[in-house]
Amino acid sequence: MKIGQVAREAGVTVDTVRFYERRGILPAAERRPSGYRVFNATAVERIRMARALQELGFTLDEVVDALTAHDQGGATCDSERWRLEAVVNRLDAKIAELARARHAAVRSLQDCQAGRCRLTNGRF
Amino acid sequence: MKIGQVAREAGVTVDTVRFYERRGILPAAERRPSGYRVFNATAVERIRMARALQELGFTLDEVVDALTAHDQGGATCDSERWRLEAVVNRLDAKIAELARARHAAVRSLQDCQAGRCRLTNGRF
DNA sequence: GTAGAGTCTGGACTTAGGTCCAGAGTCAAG
DNA sequence: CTTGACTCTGGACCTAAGTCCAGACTCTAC
Repeated sequence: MKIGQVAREAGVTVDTVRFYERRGILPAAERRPSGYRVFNATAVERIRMARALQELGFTLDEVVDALTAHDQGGATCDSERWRLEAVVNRLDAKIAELARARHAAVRSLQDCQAGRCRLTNGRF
Repeated sequence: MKIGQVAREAGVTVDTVRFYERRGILPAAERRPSGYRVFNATAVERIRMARALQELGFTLDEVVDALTAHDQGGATCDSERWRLEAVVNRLDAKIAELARARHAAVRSLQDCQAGRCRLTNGRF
């Protein structure tokens, strides 16, 4: 299996596959004598896992950690819970931050609708 | 007033003041013969406005637009409402995206607590 | 054997909003 | 008049997760 097919099956670009290899998400691929990378189906599976974790909010570094722990049999339910909790906490913090901004923006918008725009009236 | 004092009064770094000048948030400052920038209190005020808008979720480009419109007297309540609505919509989209990730992560966490970790059990 | 598609490498580029640096010059207090 | 704090410029660097590129090479089907 060449890189193009892996990319198609995993739903990413060939650039991303090479990038994942460099970042340690995929092991360094075997090579043909020509230098072409050779993959098997587990590579596709691994990319899909990585994408799934990223969609949960994992950073690439966290994905690497999680997959490495998994590979080495060191991924217990406990350690996985830890990782997930860290991600949820980060998401909560970011959501709270955006929600604060949103509330402030909506307040300004209400002022605006009441004819008391902040910027227009120089009230800063 | 030199740049350091402006920065202190506005609560930013001198680097940021220079950056804001380059980005068009501040007009190009007057200069002493030595090349030192000369500011007056309106520069501090302008930086404070910019920071306030950024805290509402405005990008720097949007801050520039808003301040420019304000300068030219083209900032009506209508145009300000428009800008604010765009910001709120963007915040909503981003919050929704993070909330989706959060829900998925929490679901995984619940599986974990029920002893059915996804990654640990290779279910991807 | 040739055309066209695929792959290789290394490095530059992207977004956003700054931050940091060196090396040179300037200002103000004592 | 010296000293220490300040300012100047231009450009490099930061994060994150890729994306894009040129120029060279390889593979496959016909």
